[in-house]
Amino acid sequence: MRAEGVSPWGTLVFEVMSQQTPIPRVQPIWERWMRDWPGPADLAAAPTADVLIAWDRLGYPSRALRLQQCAAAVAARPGGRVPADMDELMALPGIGPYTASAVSCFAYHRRVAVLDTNVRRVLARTLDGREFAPSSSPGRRERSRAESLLPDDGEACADWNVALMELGALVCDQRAPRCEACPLASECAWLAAGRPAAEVRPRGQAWAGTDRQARGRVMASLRAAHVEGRPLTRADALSAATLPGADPAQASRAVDGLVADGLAVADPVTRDLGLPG
DNA sequence: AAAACGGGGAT
DNA sequence: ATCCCAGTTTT
Repeated sequence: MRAEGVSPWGTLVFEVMSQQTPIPRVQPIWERWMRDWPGPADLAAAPTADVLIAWDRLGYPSRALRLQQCAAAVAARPGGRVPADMDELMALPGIGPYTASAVSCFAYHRRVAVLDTNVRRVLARTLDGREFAPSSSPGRRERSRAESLLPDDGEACADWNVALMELGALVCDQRAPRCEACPLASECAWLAAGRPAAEVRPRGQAWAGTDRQARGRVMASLRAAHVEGRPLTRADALSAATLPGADPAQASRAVDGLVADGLAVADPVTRDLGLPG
């Protein structure tokens, strides 16, 4: 979390959860998570099934798996402490450039730019006069420019990064920017240019009918079966994975994929499915 | 460079 | 009923 009194590990957990999920949905899960598993060693020692159930529907259950792997990696470090350096952070499972920079800055007040999609959009609009950042991930140019804007003091950097992230999330909205409420309106190149629309709109992912939806249905059944203390038969798993009007091969692909990803385990004899121990 | 990977909320 | 959102890993 980006607040006082939160441990570096708590910050890391919060930022991992926030990777694809809005803060309001993350907050209650994070509170309970940190109560149950305050430190990396606690999470590393927990049954993976409990971790996946606590993760609930935050999205992409493989991220919960990696977070537990990350906990083990951190617990194995000297003092069991979260590293402060970008390179050491990025070497941890599930930690990429975004989370590494967020932890480095928010937990350790390192002078690092935190470039999430909201910040990239704010900079693209105010400085480049473009509606969106170039669609790919931030490159050298973007990062060095963002760094050149940072305050000198590390603590001020944390405030700066949080401010830009919030501005992008709440005011400089992707679809409906509230320029009338924007503190940067008078200096914004995009607003000055009349808010020109980008040639290519970023295309969202399809959801209905995808393998991801089928996998999500199976995960929901696995969680329910686990809390009821029963296994899930393969037939029931396939049934859960069968979407209306879908390719018949999709269900088995979804179930087998979950097993391959370590999100489900299959009994070698009965083929019953369960969450990993 | 591109695809795979959930699930909810706004419109 | 549609559209939209995000960072990490794998291919």
